[in-house]
Amino acid sequence: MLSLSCTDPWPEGSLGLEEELVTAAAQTEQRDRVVSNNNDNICCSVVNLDDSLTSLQWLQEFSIACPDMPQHAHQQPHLFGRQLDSDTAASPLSGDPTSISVARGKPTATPYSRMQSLPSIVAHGHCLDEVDYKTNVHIKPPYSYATLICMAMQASKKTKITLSWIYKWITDNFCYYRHANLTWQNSIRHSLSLNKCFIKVPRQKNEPGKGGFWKIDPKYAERLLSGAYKKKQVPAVQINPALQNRLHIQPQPRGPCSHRRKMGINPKSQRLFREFKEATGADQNWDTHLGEGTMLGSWPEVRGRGGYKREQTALQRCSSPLFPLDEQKEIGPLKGDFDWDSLLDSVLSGELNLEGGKPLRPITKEEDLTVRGTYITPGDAPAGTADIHELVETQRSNDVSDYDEEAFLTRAFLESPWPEDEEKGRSDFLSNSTVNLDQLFEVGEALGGNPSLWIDTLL
DNA sequence: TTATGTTTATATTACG
DNA sequence: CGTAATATAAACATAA
Repeated sequence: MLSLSCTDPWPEGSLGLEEELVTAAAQTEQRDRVVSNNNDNICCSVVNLDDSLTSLQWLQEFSIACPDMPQHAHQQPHLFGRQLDSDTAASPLSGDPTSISVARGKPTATPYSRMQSLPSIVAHGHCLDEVDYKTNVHIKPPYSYATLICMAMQASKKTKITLSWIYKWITDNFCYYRHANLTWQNSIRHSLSLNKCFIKVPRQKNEPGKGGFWKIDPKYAERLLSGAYKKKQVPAVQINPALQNRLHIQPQPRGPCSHRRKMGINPKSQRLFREFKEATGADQNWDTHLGEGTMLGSWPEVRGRGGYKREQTALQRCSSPLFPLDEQKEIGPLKGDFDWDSLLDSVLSGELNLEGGKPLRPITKEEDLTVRGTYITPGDAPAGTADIHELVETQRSNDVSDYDEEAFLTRAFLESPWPEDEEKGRSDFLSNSTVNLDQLFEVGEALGGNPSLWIDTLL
């Protein structure tokens, strides 16, 4: 059966910054723009906290992006603002165990710590967690720019890095940004300047190179200790505009009505989920890792500013986690024999192993759930399957038929890894298929939100 | 000229 | 509705 590990090291092996930069410069036009600076000195200083103006939510979110980091920074305060003695900038590519969490070698949101505290719904959500942001060109990583900067800094193993290094790290680790237009770099610069978490360290007069260095204000880590910060919000699904034409996807306008068409969670589902959480006491054991990696995979979190971001993250977990990379290549997107229901069943039944060989635990009798008055009886074979089905039925019985299966489908379509050497083939397939998301939605709505019917109809 | 950095403006989304 | 956080765009300045 399928088995996915979230702890695999980066397969590319370790690359020094210089090597990385040379390689990167040869790979993409955008990387050609990256200016290397291999002589960045290391320094570390502590600055006073100023909590005005700018957000620090990314700090807490960073713990999501980097599950290896502690939930409570006070337990390992060195993780922020620590003095690092490595002269070799480390990215996740270098397999640094303290850097970004990886799944099959890519940065993903892979928190699993509390999975067992929640039943099959958790498993369902969890399995959808791992979007291969390293190779997926289409889906914008669910990390704020500040988070990305922070990740780059963390990965660099230095206390100060250059802007170009940040560019480099992001493009190396998030394929989306290799293909996106360069406005994101403007946003990065904007974030660095505006966000008080980032401190500019001027270059020494005798130091060659352009621009200064940037470091994290360690004082903001202290804010993290207090748990004062919530998660950020990002748009639900952001498809790489540079590739939308190839996908025959209408760009999502950033206008007053753009939110209406997003593949997010509709208010009904949000309300249902809120009630579900209340019914199950899911909040009692809540933490950011759980929220990112498990329950929210299929059930939208709606509390806090993180809700929106979590929606996106959740919805980015649809297809790629379900198959090893090689299988994904074989299967390809939306092949005719793709069986969504069986796939879902596999996940729900615990056959799909997602946690380093640790199979998903089926629901036990002791974990019966009552949701909106519907008693869910777990434990029947196939374990867990009936539970989620019943819950879904419960939803539908409560007029939530527009549950976010549409997002499930659409994202599954979009999220399969898209290595650059495969782009042509996939692009051709997509061009021939001419799958229009709006059309998909229309069909899906007409079919009452049943993904199997959607697929059957489309194929 | 280009990369870098600052600032302003606007839009979106969610929370209280 | 006000506020906060974030994203995006753009104008502008500065340094290499």
